[in-house]
Amino acid sequence: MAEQARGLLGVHLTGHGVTIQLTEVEAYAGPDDPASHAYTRTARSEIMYGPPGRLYVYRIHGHHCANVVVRGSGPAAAVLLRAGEVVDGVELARARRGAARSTPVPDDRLASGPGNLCRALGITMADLGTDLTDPATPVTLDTCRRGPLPELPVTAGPRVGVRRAADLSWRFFFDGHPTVSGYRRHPRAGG
DNA sequence: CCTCCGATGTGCT
DNA sequence: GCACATCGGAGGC
Repeated sequence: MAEQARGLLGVHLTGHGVTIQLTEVEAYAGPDDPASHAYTRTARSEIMYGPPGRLYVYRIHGHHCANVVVRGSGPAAAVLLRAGEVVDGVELARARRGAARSTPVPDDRLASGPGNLCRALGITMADLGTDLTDPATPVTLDTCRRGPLPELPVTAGPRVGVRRAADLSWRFFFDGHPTVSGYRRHPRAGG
């Protein structure tokens, strides 16, 4: 499912009136990936065992994170949407990110990091289960209409902040792109 | 019911 | 680089 993740780079994602071009994603396998929520099959992770193309939203540390359920080599694979460049609705994105903040957020940082991405796109738990292939929904993935790709190499590296399986290079991003969030290793990362 | 802790973000040293 | 805010999921009792 690394290939599914790579394939999302450069794709346009629209959320509640804001469109971004994805610049950074992370692949998560299913029950065999200890870093995935699908590692334990519960009510929360159940959506990843369903059909691909749906939105999996979860909360962590008071933030939202968004994933696309994909068809991987095994069941329950998903791709975490980590960063993107705003290509439409920048005013709305600024307003969402600027709320409850003293200094304005630079445009490059509006959708940088999974929590910030969701905030800029207005994605909340209410969007859980959205069919991203349906243009009528407030959150859509434009796999056909991908904009011009950044002239930057696609690089793979370890996933950010995961404790388990911390050395798998399943994070993909346009190397050097200003929207890409920095790498941080989990303090107690094992293998 | 209670405890632990994380696929985070921000600010400060 | 480090601390900490913050809150629901998951599992133990």
